[in-house]
Amino acid sequence: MPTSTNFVFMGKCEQCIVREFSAIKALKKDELLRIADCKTSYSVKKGEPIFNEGDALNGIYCIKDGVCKLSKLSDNGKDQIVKLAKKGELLGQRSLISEESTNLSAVAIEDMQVCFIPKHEILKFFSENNQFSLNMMKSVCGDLKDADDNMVNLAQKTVKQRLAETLLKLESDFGIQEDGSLKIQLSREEIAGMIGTATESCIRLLSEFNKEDWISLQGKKITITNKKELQRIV
Amino acid sequence: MPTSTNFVFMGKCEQCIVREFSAIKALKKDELLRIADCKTSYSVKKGEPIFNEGDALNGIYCIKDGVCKLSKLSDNGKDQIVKLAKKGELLGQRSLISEESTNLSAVAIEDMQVCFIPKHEILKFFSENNQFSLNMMKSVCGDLKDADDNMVNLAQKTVKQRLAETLLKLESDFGIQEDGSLKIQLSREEIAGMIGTATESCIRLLSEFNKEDWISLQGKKITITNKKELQRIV
DNA sequence: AGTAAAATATGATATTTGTCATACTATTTG
DNA sequence: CAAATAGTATGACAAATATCATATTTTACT
Repeated sequence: MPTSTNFVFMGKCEQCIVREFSAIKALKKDELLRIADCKTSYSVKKGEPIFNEGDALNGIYCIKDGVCKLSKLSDNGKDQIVKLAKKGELLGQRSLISEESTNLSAVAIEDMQVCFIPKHEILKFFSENNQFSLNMMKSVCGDLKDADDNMVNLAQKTVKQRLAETLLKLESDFGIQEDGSLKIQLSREEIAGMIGTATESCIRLLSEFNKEDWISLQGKKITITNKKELQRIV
Repeated sequence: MPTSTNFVFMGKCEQCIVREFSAIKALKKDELLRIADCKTSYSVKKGEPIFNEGDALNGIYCIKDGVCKLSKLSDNGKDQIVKLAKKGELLGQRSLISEESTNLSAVAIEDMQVCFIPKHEILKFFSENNQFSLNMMKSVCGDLKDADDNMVNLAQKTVKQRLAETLLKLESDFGIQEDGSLKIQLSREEIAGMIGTATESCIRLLSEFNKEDWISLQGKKITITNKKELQRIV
């Protein structure tokens, strides 16, 4: 959980740019005012955790800016990244609804701005605003569909295919910079954690893709230079 | 979708034995009567599909009896089993909430009795019965947690560990027969589809477990004879 | 019951992937 | 700025797993 020293002031939820991006879009003016009243805003630096596997959350986090990884530590000591969450998404929904501790850790991949909304307020919205409940359900269902797809990929595709697919997905989900490189920058270890392989294998395949001229590498920057070939091998 | 020839008569939902097992337990007497009025009941034989990947469902299925596999066909032609659903569980919730075609196929593993409840009725319950919505959310969240766990297992554990874990889970989820063997009987191909491996590899490891005296095999019957060792290697 | 078809079993081998060792490069820190 | 540290890269090898071939056993079928 972010420390109190990270506390920052943020404006009213009514004017928040990410208001439209999540279940929150169903909330009326007065409901938004109530959130603004009870929320806490934090600034989270790259690499810092928002919460850890096993934490009892007592509310949800709304990402105002930045990206984080949701991961789970495996018995073999490796961190499996289950999802990347960005601006506008909510964290901790599953945990709140299931009334359980969270099964995932959330760690910032870029500097972030997040707002914490206490559980009791969300539960009130559940009982008074039906569209809010429906939106929240849809969001969890979307996660479930993604998880099912990921399961099939992990079980049935090669590491090479999964890497190609992940690179394409990173481009479509997070976009590219002016120079054409992926906007989101992950360490090799993190990419390996997404596709479920050893870091060395991941590095090796990136080098291979580079030699094939499907991508180009310069430090952490990755540029997709032959999207068609990547799509072909998936 | 079950054919009309499979139609069978079933009693009132009020007296249904699985009423208490799902989100439906939140429904009041009059709501149950409404379901009973609009539901359709089917008998599904082992091996028959309830629905197929890509179908637009237009409602959900409630399993009165039997077990089915929820699976997704991979590009390599193999069927990845995402979940086994049994008596009392609902099928098609995600699809209904997301307003999308289903991403999974459902095929009976044992003879089944299922009831189809049309979408419009469920949507009415969403808007009038808050506990029903909450229950449904919890159920989807449970699936999401399982899917996340499965992802980590597929990505980070060996086939041997996954097989051991799956056997233990089959015993705890579905129980054993009088002779001690697993109550649920799956083909080797289906077990391979659950753990995400080639059928031959699955057979080979089962033989190995058998030689180690951790399990005993007689036809499709599998008996766990050394639970501790299986737990140890997981 | 007898045959065809499907499922299970096992060996041989190829491929993929992980592990360990080591070098190189970039980044942080005092 | 230099030293230390973390991240990246690559080779050599080992282990895990898939694939293909081929028996054997079980099940389904008129």
